[in-house]
Amino acid sequence: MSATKQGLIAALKQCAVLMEVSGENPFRCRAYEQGARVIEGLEGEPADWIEQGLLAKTKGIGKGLGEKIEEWVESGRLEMLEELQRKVPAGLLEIENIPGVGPKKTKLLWGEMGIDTLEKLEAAAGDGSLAELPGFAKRTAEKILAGIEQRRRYSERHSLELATLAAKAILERLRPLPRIGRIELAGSLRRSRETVKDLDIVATSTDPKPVMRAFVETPGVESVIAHGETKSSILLEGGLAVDLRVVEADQFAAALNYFTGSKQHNTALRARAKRMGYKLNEYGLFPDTDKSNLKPLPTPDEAALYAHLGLACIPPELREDMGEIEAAEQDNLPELLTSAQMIGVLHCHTNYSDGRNTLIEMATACHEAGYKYLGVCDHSQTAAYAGGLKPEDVARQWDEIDRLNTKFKGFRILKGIESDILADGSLDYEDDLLEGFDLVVVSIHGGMNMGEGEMTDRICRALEHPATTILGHPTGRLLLRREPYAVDLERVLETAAKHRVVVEINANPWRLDLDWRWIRRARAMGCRFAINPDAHDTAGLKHIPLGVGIARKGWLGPKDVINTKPLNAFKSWLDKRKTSKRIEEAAAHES
DNA sequence: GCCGTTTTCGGCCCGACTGTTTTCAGTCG
Repeated sequence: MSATKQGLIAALKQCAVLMEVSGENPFRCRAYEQGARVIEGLEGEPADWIEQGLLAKTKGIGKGLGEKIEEWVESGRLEMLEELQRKVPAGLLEIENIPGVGPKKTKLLWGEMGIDTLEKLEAAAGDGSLAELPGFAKRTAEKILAGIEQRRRYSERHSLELATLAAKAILERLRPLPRIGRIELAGSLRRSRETVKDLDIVATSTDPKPVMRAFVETPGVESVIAHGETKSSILLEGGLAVDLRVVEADQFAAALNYFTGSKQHNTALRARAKRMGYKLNEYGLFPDTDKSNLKPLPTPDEAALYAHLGLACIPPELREDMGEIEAAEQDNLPELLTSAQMIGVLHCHTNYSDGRNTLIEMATACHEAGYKYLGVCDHSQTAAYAGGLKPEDVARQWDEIDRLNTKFKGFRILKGIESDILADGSLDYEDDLLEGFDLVVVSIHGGMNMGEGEMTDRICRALEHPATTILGHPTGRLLLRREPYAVDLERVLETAAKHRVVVEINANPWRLDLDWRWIRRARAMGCRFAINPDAHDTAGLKHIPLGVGIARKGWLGPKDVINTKPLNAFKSWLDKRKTSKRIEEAAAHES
């Protein structure tokens, strides 16, 4: 992602928050927020949009935002943002971020008491002086102190590793309760977002009180944020918040839909409902036109709800207001990949390099989980920190693979490697050795601080190598821990498509890389994908469904993903690919 | 600031919970 577009998005988002805090018209703030989101989904660079006259046709970008974008392209600055920054102290953004404190309270704290940093707020909440403000009493001060403490201790979002485990535990605790009917996970986890802020659970019960009590008494609860008849919230140790909503049985589909979101999808859905003469909320779809008739339309499930709105049922992963409603309207939703369609496991490590299990343990685990092949891809020799394989280790591993393959029935181990992409873009072994692998994943593991141009050249050169099969974790990000390295993904994906290099969707919950927002774009460019666990032990195989979720979020079907191929088809696909690469190479040499 | 086959002005999703209040504003999702 280029700095220009990203910078613009960040600038607009910051405008929105600063305007909110300074008491600007909330709808104007929202327009900025919305505008930032809209351009996030636009392809190419801001300069191109202007040149192509794209902005005038883009919903959500009007005259005002269009001018801001032009200003950004021409000068790289936004006068308005700089003015807001002069006017509004940076600390107010942190204050506004504290749970229970919104723009109004922030403005009051600043205007009445001159509080513009977390430290000042903490002091005022501690010594009781906050009580002078209207609407601020003892509980508010306590909540603020707890909120500051929590923000210090925990980051805002959580990995899917933690979130999926917590969700499973809570559902298993509540599901067997006597008066509970249906209970489902909603929220961003149901939509397969790559990280989550909190968990949302929706249930039906004829007697919500004991359900709520069991919920707030869940083991591992650090505090109870709210405890009501229909809604309760808890904070788990580790900082993950969980909301539970209990609704009537006939409200379940509407509530599940509402709490699954996304917010943007909901907003669009409600606007559509309104246009059709309905009112949509978490309790149902109501015929708004007749005020005396308040019975909701029957919605036994989400499909029925969407059907009333003239839409095919939209899978949760697609509900991001990124074209799914239009597709559902035209009955043009994609046929999405499922976990059951994953047949082969690629890119796994063993104790030949930095994995924790042996080759046979990894292969057995794959076999027992129902997969038909394992492409083992240990680290290459330069990755000394990870015990990368010297050529003699490769030979040793190949021997073992050959031996094991005579013993498995209906399962095969393929000879792969995860080759470091060296600083100059070359791969980590001599070509003769590389030729011998069934598949070669190429990845960046060091030298991540290169400039964007150099890094992009480096990766593209590796993609041009005839032995390269798959580009591993294309941006190198570690979610919530490390930003992606600087790289022009557009050019990388173009190069991958041109050389028929498969793009990895790394299923490790800290990576989930390629990012789902890029997947549709990459597919349109002609890329194909592999969903790989990058497992370093047998437990890591459980991450494959997370990668499938990300692929679904990127609108991918089984045909887009190479490891949905049965073993023989996959083998012949690899062989054909190798042969044609050889022919291409020979032709290139001759000319 | 955006938008329009009811509209170029006047809307902009909507409801629960909390804390502070005697009827509601702010926050959150």
